[in-house]
Amino acid sequence: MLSQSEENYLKAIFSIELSNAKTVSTTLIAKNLSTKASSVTDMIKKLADKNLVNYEKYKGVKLTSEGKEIALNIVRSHRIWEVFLVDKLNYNWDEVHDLAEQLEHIKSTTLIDKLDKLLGFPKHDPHGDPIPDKNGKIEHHKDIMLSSISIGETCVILGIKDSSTEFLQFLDKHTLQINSKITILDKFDFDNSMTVQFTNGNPLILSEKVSSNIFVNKI
Amino acid sequence: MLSQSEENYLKAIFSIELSNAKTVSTTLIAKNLSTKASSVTDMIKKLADKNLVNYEKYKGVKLTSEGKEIALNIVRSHRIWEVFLVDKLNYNWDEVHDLAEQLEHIKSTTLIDKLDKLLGFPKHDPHGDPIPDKNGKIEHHKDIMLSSISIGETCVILGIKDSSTEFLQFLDKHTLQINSKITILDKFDFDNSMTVQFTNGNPLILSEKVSSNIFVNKI
DNA sequence: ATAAATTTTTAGTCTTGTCTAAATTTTTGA
DNA sequence: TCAAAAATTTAGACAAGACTAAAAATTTAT
Repeated sequence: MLSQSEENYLKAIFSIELSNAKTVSTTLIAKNLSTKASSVTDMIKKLADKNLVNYEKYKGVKLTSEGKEIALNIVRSHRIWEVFLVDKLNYNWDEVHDLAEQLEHIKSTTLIDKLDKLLGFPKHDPHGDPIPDKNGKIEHHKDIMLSSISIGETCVILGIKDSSTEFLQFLDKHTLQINSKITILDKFDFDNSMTVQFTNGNPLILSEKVSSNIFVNKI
Repeated sequence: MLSQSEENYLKAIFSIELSNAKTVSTTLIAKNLSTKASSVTDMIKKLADKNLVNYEKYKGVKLTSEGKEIALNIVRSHRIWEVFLVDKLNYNWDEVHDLAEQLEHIKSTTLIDKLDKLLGFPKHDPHGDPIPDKNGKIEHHKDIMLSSISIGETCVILGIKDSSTEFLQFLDKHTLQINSKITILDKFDFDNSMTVQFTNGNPLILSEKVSSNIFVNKI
């Protein structure tokens, strides 16, 4: 049975691997977990002993298939809990991260599948991130950002890259949600901002920082 | 913010206080938590420093009002989670204890009240134990045991004293549930067993061990 | 009432996960 | 290429929570 701390390390390594960093270094892991590189080194040795990561001194770290499976299960747990909190308990999408961060570590072989069923087998969490299935299969974003859409085109919001509370609240303020339909009215080379029109609203000016953090699908 | 361990100690002390033991000794706490008396002494000092218990060396321990409030909140959390697991996730009542034992420690100021609402503000957990309200008010069992009911009388199961998996499974096997109506057909002085009749079933012989672990209300 | 038994506390150790500071290795750039 | 900078690891320390063994206090029983 893994400790919460060990699980958090696996999750961090997993997310760094996904972000296409060349190597998963102790520094990157330390940054991700707000801890120190020396602490990371210690923990990595333990995970390597348990065959959850491959580790060679000074060369960074890589999840073994076993480690990846565990990481995917934690991600699945986290995202299913987030759906529960939003759909069943009426939390706002900007309030659920920290709670899910705790709930994801609850140990049970049946709980998550039962929750999954209760929720109707959701495919995405409230931020649009895909939920791995029982076997760890996970759909990958096509990585089209709103910032790359051309004037005149229309698209639909699939998800967001930066799930910080601040960004989520910004989106809320302007009633931008998953599945919102957006048409690009204009783009400005000056600051790479864009004017967009979305359902039942006034035109909105979005900065590059915003538009490059929103995943979309052209329609 | 209290650790899980600290919370478990408060819960254990609370439950011993309720069981009308004269004094809450380190040995009793150790037994309750499957740990050693010396570990209990250490922890009690910490809780006393935090003003959650009153402690005098060799004299046992007593929850302060602050400690009691926290203990009641944990009990509330535990029992509400149990209702959730049974009502929403279709767990059996003999499967939920260990999971609730984990879930009760999730830290949130809003979660339990939202769950409570989702569940329709239940008054009892799946074993018939009363759920404290937001203010820590808790209904107390009237402590009438099935074993004290006389021949010919009818009563209804309110709850059970011993919530061990074994006992719950025994009750399940014989379809004895909360709210089951029971009529006492006969009692035997020899071993204090009784024959009972309950809804849609054959007469059943219950040992004293069983009948003295079932809370009932006469009707 | 007092010796024996029991309970409780203390002292010292261990494990987990963290940290700082120092040492070592790798990378960078002149 | 090789010295400086950056990254990584090692060594030693600490806090939390637990344990064992021994000491001290309390309770029990003669």
